[in-house]
Amino acid sequence: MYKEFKIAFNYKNQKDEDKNIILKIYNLLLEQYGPQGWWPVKGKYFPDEKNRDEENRYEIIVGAILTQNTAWKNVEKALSNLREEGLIDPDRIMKIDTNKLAELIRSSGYYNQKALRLKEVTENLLFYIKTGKIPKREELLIIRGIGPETADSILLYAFHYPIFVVDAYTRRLLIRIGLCKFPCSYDDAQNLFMSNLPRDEKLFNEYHALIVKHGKDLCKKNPLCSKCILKKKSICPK
DNA sequence: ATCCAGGCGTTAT
DNA sequence: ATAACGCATGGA
Repeated sequence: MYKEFKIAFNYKNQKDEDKNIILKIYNLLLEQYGPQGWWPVKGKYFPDEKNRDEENRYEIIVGAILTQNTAWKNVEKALSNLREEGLIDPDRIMKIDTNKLAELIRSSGYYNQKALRLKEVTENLLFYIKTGKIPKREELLIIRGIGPETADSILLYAFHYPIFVVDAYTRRLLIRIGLCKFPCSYDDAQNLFMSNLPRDEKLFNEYHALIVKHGKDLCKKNPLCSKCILKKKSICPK
């Protein structure tokens, strides 16, 4: 099942694969939820094929900023407003009045901050957005508005660079399973995945998306453990 | 009404 | 180093 998501694995036999708990969790989540199809770019407004990659890339970066500590549903509304105004375009974002921009992205929360940061990020990444050249992680981290999760999201989803994205769901999951002890720093969590998995962009993409799905549906603050496949397979002790 | 969502930066201990 | 706080909307 889902063979196309497993091609990166290089194990000679099932036994070796079973010893890798990180990989086991991935396969179980994939089995339970199916492929998630991230990043969910909605735009179909490309004037010509040449700009398609650039616009996709930029929409993902904008989404990564807007979704910080905010439900994706609220971000979609904001993105659709930007689309209607033809603002999934770095040059045009730089020109629009910040207050006007803030109003368009209101539904995504923290809209004054995010309008400001959207412009700063866009300005600083203009070259990378346009060329598709991959920025360095450290270079992203010094931009105001980009922390570790957003940096890695941009690298993975906008630039297809194989780095594992960690979020609140990921840490909560690792702590509950007992693979990482509280508070489970960003780097600790990231290392756990990256040292136990082949460095494969498609795998990291799907795995993070599956963890988010799992965190939303079952492994919530108040978890629904009775329905959880990780509990059933005795991977999670809760 | 209260709580939470695909965090981050600043300021206080 | 780590904790607490502000930023803010919309859905459950």
